[in-house]
Amino acid sequence: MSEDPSTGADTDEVTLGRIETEVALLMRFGEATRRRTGAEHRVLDRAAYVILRHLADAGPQNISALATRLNLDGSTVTRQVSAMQRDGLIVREPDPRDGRGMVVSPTPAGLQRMAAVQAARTRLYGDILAGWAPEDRDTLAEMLRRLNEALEHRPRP
Amino acid sequence: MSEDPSTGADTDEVTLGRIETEVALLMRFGEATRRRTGAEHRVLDRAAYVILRHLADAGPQNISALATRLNLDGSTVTRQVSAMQRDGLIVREPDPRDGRGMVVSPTPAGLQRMAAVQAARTRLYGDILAGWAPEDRDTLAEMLRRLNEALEHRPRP
DNA sequence: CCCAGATAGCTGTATCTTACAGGTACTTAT
DNA sequence: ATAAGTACCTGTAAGATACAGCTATCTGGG
Repeated sequence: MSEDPSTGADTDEVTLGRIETEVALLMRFGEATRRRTGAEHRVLDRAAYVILRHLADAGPQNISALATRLNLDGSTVTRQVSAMQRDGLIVREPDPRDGRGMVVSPTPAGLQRMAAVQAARTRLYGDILAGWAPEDRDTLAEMLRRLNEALEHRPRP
Repeated sequence: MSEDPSTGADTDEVTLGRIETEVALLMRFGEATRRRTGAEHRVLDRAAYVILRHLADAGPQNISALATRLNLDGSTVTRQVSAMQRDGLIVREPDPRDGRGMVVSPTPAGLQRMAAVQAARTRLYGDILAGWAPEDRDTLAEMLRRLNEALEHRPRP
C-alpha cells in the first residue's frame, strides 16, 4: 500500500476505498432519515412506496413476482400487500390464469399517494442540492445510475 | 410539469427525480446485500463495523458521542457496544474526567477485524466496477462525497 | 456547602421488518 | 390419476431500534 503517488499504482485502491466509505455513509443517512421521518412522511411505508412504484412501472403482478423483484421473502410481501389492501392502496384479485395466484394492482388512491411521496422526496433533494450547479446534479444522477447498473450485473455477491 | 425541453425549464425537476430514484434503488441494493450476505460476512455486524470505523477515525469516545454521531439512540449504542465488548472488539473504561461516562476504545483485534471487512468490501467494489475507467470511479467517489456533505448540512429534514 | 436540574449510561418493554417452517389449494407433468 | 411443484397464507422467531424509567454523577445558584 501507499506507493509512489506519481505512478498511480494504487490510486484505484484509494478510490475504491473512498467509494466504499461514501456508500456506507449514504446508507446510514438513508436509514436515519427513514426512521427519523417517522410518522410525518409515513403516509406511505417505505415498503409500500417501493411496491407501488414497481406496480406503476411494471404493471399488475402476482405476489411471487413482486417478492423476487424486491429481493424479499414471499411471506413478507404477503403481509405488506395485506396492509396496503387494508389501506386501500392496492387491490388483490384472483389470477384468472392461475387459481393459486393473486394479482396485485395499484388503486388510483395508491398511485396518487405514491406520486405525492415521490414529489415530496424530489423536493427534499431539491433542498439538499440547492447550491449545486445543474451539470453537477446531472453528473450525480448519471453516476448513481451507472453504479446501480453495475450492482445489478455484479459478478457474484 | 413537462415543459418545452429546449427551455430546460424543468430539467432540474427531472434530474432530481432521477436522483431520488437512483438513491432509493441503491438503498434497496444495500439492504438486500446486507441481509443476503448474512452469516458469511457477519464476522462483523454492520453496526459494529460502523462503530469501529468511527472509533478508528475519531479516537476513543463515550457512548453519547457515538450515538449522536451515528444518529442512534443511546440505548441502542449501549447494547451494540456491550456485544462488541463481549466479542473483544472494544474496551469500555470509566471516563476519568466524568464519573458518569464510559470511554469506548477499539482493541487491536477490533481494528484488525474492521480492516479485514473494509478490505473485503473494497475488493467487492473493485469487482463491481471492474469495467470502469479510473476517472469515472473518481467522479463517482467525488459525487458521493459531495452528496453526503450536502446531506450532512441539509436545511431541515 | 447543599440542593435542583441536567446528563450519561443501563435495563425493560414495545414496535417494525423480516425470514423460515408448515399448511392448503391449485397446477403441471408423467 | 397420481406425484411433484408452486402460490399464497399463517405461526413463530430473530434482529434492530426507540422510548420510558432508573441510578449515579455533574453543574450552577443560593
